Formats: sequence, C-alpha cells, structure tokens
Amino acid sequence: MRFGGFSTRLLNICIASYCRARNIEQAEVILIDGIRLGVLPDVVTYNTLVDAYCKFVDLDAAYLILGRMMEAGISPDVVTYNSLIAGASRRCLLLRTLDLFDEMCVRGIAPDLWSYNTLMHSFFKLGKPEEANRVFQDIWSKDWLPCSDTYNIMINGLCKNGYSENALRLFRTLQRRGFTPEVVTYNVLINGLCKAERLGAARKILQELWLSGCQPNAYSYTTFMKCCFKSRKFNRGLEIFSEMKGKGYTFDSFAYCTVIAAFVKIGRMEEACDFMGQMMDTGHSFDIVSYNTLINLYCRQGKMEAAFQLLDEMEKEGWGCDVYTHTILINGLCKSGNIEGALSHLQYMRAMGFGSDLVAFNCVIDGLCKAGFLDHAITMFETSELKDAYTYTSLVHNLCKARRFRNASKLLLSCLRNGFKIPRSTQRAVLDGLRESGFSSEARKLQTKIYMARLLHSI
DNA sequence: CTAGGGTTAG
Repeated sequence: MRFGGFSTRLLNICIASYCRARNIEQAEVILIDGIRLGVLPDVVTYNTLVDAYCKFVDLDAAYLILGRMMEAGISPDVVTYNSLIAGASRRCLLLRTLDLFDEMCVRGIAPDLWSYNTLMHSFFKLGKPEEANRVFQDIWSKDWLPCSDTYNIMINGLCKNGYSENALRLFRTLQRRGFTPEVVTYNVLINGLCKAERLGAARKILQELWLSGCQPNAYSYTTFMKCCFKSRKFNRGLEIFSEMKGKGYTFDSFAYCTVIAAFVKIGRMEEACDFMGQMMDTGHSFDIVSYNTLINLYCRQGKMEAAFQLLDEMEKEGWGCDVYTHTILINGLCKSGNIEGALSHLQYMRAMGFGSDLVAFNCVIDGLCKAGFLDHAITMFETSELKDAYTYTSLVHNLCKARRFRNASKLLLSCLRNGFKIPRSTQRAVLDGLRESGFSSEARKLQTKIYMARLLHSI
C-alpha cells in the first residue's frame, strides 16, 4: 500500500521528533492517533520508542514496548535489541546486557556489528578493557570489516580506561594501514588525551585534524576549548569560543557550560554570570548538566537560596538530581559555612541510593576541617571505606594549618603507601612544619620515605 | 532507531 507506507514513514518521523524532545507521552499519543486513522506502526516506530524509553525512562518501560510490538504482530529486530543492550550498558547493568545479548540469539536474531560495538562499549564503560578487547578480536574473526565506529569505540574506551598510549598506537596503526580517520575519531582521541592530561599530544592530534582538511565540528571545538581551560589558557579558550560562534556552529549548552564552569573554577564570577545570561538568551531549554552548572555558579557565589530555587525549578521541569547536583549542593553548603546542612545532605544523598560518592564525601571532609571540626573529620575518614588522594590532601593540609605536623606526617605516609598522588606543596608543608617545630630528625625520616614511595609507586 | 563534546572535591 503506497499511501500507507508513506504515512507510516511520516508517523515515524513525527514520533522520532517527539522522542528526541524527550516528550514520549506525546509520541504515544501520536501513535494512538495514527492507529485510529489506519496508519500502522512498523518495526522502526517501535524501535524509536524502545530507544526513547531506554534513554529517558527505564529499561522495564522499554521492555514493555517489546511486548506491545509482539502483540501487534511485529517481531523485534537487531536494532531493537541493540537499543536495549545500549540501555542496559548505560545503566552499568552488565548481567542485563549479557542476558539481552543471549535473548537476542535465542530469538534467532543474529547480532550485527553494532551489537558487538555496543557490547564492546559496555565492557569499556564498566572498566573491563580485557573483555572489550576480546569482543574486538571476535569482530575480527567474523567476516565483517570493522567500521570506523568500531575503532572510535575502541580508541575512546582505551583512553577512558587509562590506556591512552595504546589508543594513540592503534590510531597510528590504522593510519599506516590506509584508514583515513574521520572527525569523530580525531575528536575521541583528542578528548581522551586531554582527559589523560596529555595536552601536548592532544594539541598535536588537533593540528593534524586541521591539516587533514576535515572540517572540525562543534564537538571538536568544545573538546579543544575544554583542553585550553584545563591547561589554564583561558584567553585561547575564549578565542575558540568566539571563533565557534562566529562560524555559526549550532550553539547548544555544551560550549556554554564549559566556559561557565571554567570561569567559576578560577573565581571569575562576573564573566561566568555574563555567559550565564548569554546562555539564557539563547532560549534553549536546560538539561541536567546546564542546571548543575548554574546551580554551581549560585553556590560558589554563596547564593544558596537562589541555588535551591533553581533546584526546585529543575525538578518541576522533570529533571531528577544526579550525583553532580548533590555534590554541588553539598560543596555549596560547606563553602557557605553550613556544615550541618552539608552533613545531612550527604546522608540524604546516600538514602536516595547514591551510595558511594567520593567527591561529595571529600567536600564534607574538607568542610569539616575548615569549620574547625578536624577531629570529627578524622573520625569520619577512619570509619570510611572510600578515600583517595583528595581526602588525604584535605586532611594533611588542614592538620598542617592546625600545626599538628606529626599527625599530618603519619597521614601523609599512609597516603603515599597507598600509592595516592598528593601535591608537592602539601608534602612540603608537612616537612617544613616538622622542621620548624623542632622535629628535624622526623622530617629527615619522612623525606627518605617520600623518596622511597616515589620510586615504588612512580608518583 | 544504535558511537564522540559540556557539570562536582585539594
């Protein structure tokens, strides 16, 4: 039926556009209206919904669609399962991911290259690079030719798992074998190198991107801008920002959030506020990251009331708090001197199922120290399973400030023994403090142990 | 309809 086929395509376009706008309710309304008018949904219609439910609602809701589509006499296909697998992977549900993979095979749906790509991505995301690599080998043993997506996921995954050197090597190998990297590949690698603090290497790849004749896209710009801010080249970052604007790139909140967060971080609040105004003027609706960025801006200005007001607005818009939101609020409460508020918010956060957030914990530890409750902080530290270099640094730093150098020294040692990297300035503060307060032999011993730890852990 | 960029702590 020619006309019917055309209508179904229109229906799908319509549903996809509502789904993209996260308006699944409206998408469902359109589906029902369509059916009433005799426009029959097809596998693409249901796949779009499955994908949207995976992304914006939850897996069970997506799984219900699977039931509905089979009731309608439409069999799920490989795309349906790829979406479900991606959904499980996004939520870090490894068993669910693998079960779905099996279920697909049992139903006689052969996994395609994308299924394997998604599986590989999933393993990387869960911090299992060896398993991901096995999937990569699997792909090679099939008849398929791995496509650029496969390489992109591989390069991205290697970088995110701390193997940026291997990622770079893979990139070079591919080039030698005649593979022409596309913009995405460059972007992934630049971002990975940037996150691994290998700014020089990132800049080099960026140069190559310019020379390759590829047009950098909005991703490239935002990635590079972030790279500039990270290496404290603020003016260069801002130049990139205006160049991006000047060239008429579609302006979403990504670039604005990058700029605002960078200025907040270095305390240039007027500029941050200025960019916030610009971002609001674009008239785009905010997503969770935009809200988080702005809430952080208010928090760091000490405007806690405004921050909580924005939080209300965010929740009214249907966004739930994430780990970042909670952490930003806890940090804000600490910095504005409301340490009780911070402590109770940490408890609230954990009660909400955000179990092990180290960053929020570190904020509270630092807040307690700064508010003069050093011993309370130490007790919390000692009874906690989670701790990292930041936790140690806060405590050591504040113990020095309280002139409790021998205490600080002990903690510094256990930090080094655990292989955590602690700033040299903090180490120096302990050594100087010990010497100045007459513990020079202890200082010498500590110095030796620091050298040993540096050798042992290469820190 | 299925990968890549932005938000938190010294």
